[in-house]
Amino acid sequence: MKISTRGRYATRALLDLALHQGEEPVLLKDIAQRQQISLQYLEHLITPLIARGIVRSARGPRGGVWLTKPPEEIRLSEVIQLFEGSTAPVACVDTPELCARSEFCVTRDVWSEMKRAIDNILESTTLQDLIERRKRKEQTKEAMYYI
Amino acid sequence: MKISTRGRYATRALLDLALHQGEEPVLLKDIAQRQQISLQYLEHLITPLIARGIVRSARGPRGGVWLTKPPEEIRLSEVIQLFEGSTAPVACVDTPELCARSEFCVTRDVWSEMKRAIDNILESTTLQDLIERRKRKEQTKEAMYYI
DNA sequence: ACTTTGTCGATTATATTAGTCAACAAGGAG
DNA sequence: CTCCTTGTTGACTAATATAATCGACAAAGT
Repeated sequence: MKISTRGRYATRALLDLALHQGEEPVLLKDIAQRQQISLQYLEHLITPLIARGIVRSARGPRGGVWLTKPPEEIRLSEVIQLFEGSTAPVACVDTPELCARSEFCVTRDVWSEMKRAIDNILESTTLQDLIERRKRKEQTKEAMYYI
Repeated sequence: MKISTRGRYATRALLDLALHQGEEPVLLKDIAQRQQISLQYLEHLITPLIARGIVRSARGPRGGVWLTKPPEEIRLSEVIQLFEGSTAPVACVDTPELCARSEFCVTRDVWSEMKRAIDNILESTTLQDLIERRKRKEQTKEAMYYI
């Protein structure tokens, strides 16, 4: 039941991008450094995000990457789907034909419930939500210095 | 986000065992055949179940396996934990020390939510629940022949 | 031209998982 | 007491997926 490094890194990279967006594009190098992901690995994560239209990029000096839409329109479900494929814990959840038993298989029902629960969370969480939670945590952190 | 074959087969094998329990122990051979799992593979799934005390076994003629407790006391969470380990999608959910960021990491919060949602389902589902769902489906199946 | 920055395909290393083989242990039946 | 049945165990192999790096390339600005 693990989520792959790709999916986790991509999510973190996107959040980092969202947090550091401004007038200028953000350098992959900087994201890589802040998130402690090797630049070369990060490059391979950016490509699908560009293909999917979540991110755009420019080469050369003053190049970099940026989000194509506001963070509140980027759901985690979209990101995870892109890097992990379906969240179904078992293939037969998406493709019942794979197994002759599926119509009356009750374990399959449980795996389906799991998928639904996971998707629910991912669909209802946007990059903007993460940004806000992050800010809230930072305030707590600062407040703690006064104690 | 896949669940391994071990976990799925073990769940199915247990359900099969629960469904075919009677006076006599159930033969691994029979479970293997009904569930279309190779006997040799199933043997390796039974061992942890015995070690965990969910199943008991006897060798020789009239040997076989049986459940040590009633199906309503066997939660899927116990089974999945046994074969898959934690349902945490990322290790830092269980072991925050793994990552210096974890205290203020908001993506980690999402993975934690996922774990909670998954565990919720697995903890609230027992073998007995599966048996009942199964019966209900079989009735539907039979009813459909009359239409 | 030269430097910066992103793009892409190939390759390697490693780990995990699924699955099989083969030798063994214990218990019942004749 | 020997044979057959059934479960037990560990070693091994094969396949697959994943993480990660290398190196050549393309485009854009100065």
